[in-house]
Amino acid sequence: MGITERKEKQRLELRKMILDASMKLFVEEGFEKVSVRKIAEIIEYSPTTLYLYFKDKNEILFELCELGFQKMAEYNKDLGQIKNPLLRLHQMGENYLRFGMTYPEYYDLMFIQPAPMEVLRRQNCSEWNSADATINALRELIRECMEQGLIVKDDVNAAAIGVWAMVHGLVSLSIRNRLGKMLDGTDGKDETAAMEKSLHFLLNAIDQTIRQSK
Amino acid sequence: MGITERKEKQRLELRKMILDASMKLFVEEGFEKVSVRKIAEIIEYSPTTLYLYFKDKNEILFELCELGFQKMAEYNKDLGQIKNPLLRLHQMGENYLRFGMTYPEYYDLMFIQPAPMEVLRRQNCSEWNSADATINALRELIRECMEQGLIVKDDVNAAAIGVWAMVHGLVSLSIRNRLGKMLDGTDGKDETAAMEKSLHFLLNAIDQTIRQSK
DNA sequence: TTTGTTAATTAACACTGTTAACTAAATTTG
DNA sequence: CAAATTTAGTTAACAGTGTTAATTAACAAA
Repeated sequence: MGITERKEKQRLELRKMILDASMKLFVEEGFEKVSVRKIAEIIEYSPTTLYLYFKDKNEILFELCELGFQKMAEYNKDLGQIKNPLLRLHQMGENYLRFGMTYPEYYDLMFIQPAPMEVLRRQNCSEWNSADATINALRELIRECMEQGLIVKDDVNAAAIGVWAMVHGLVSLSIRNRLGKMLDGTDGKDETAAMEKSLHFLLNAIDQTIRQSK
Repeated sequence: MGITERKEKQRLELRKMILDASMKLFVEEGFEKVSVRKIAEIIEYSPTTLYLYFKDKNEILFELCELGFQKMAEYNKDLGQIKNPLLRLHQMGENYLRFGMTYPEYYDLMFIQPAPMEVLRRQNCSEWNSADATINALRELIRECMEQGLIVKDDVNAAAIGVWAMVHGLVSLSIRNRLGKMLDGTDGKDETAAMEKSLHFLLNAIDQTIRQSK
């Protein structure tokens, strides 16, 4: 009896339609313009239908967020080819900045908006694969750098949080327009370049190899 | 003819009432709960009256934001007593973290929410005294540190942005609940302590005196 | 006292997320 | 096959949101 299967398939199809419509709105009009009614209009269903497929709007945004993490993972796809962990850390940082500046809306959802966390909080609570994977990658990289004596040896977790906070700080200040005034003196146009400068200043600071060579 | 003066006084009085009511809502119920109608209810005026005193809601939020900067300045009041610029930098960083964690709502408005920037953008545009003062203080402190050879000499602006981004990253990740998972291993309770650890890890990294002594 | 100005209000618009009640179709059961 | 039941989707409504235009009430100037 493949009838329940077919129903399940249809169900997943509509679910996907909702997410596709949400993403379309999201990338074309921005986070703020995504509304239940507009999504419904695109897929030509009643607004309340969405609530048969998602508990609330947050759950839809959460799924978009997951897509964001996928996109981000793509940025780091070729990272394994860089053998030197320290160079890899630099590249990872640059990738992070570039991802954030290229997809500010996704970045917003992933690391700034409260919505996705609301979903997590009431679910099985404390596991978020896509996000955890990203952070763990950084943590392990930091550990590797420390073990090889490439950066200052210290608490791995504290260092990882610090480095993450730094790049997140750069991106979030920039996409929330707090960095413009700061860069009036320099060029004022290419914020990303200025951000990379700050990134490398701080990464060079934890660089143990530079430290020794001086 | 003191009648126009009296009118002006009354005008400022009601303006202050609006701001006071806004702040009351803001600190007691949080940013998201601040609405034009709720403010109006508190001061017992019609919601539309607010539009005779402020162009829109953003302008009210902007004023609250200014209050936030005042509050933050208080945190750094006694900073001048610390003679060593490097120690001062450490203290300034700690103050920043503590302010953000103590007044997350204010911090949100000052450095995360788009609202205040909307106001600035259409005004005379590019000057924001309260914010500029805060950042300039950091920049000058960094310059002082570099001149005295206490931290790695490099582009002052890039370094200032980097340090700011770092502390902002810590606070904004924390108040947007992105740091919880990261700290499951450690204690999970006192986030501020973990953040200070990361702060000092990175500040020690740019510390030229440690560098030399090793 | 009449005119003109200004402060404040009411009513309305165009939205938002979300729930309860209802209809119509599809599926299972007798 | 017809009746009962489950399911999918809709309509109507609630309780909000920011904001504007039209209108009233109060006050100062002529």
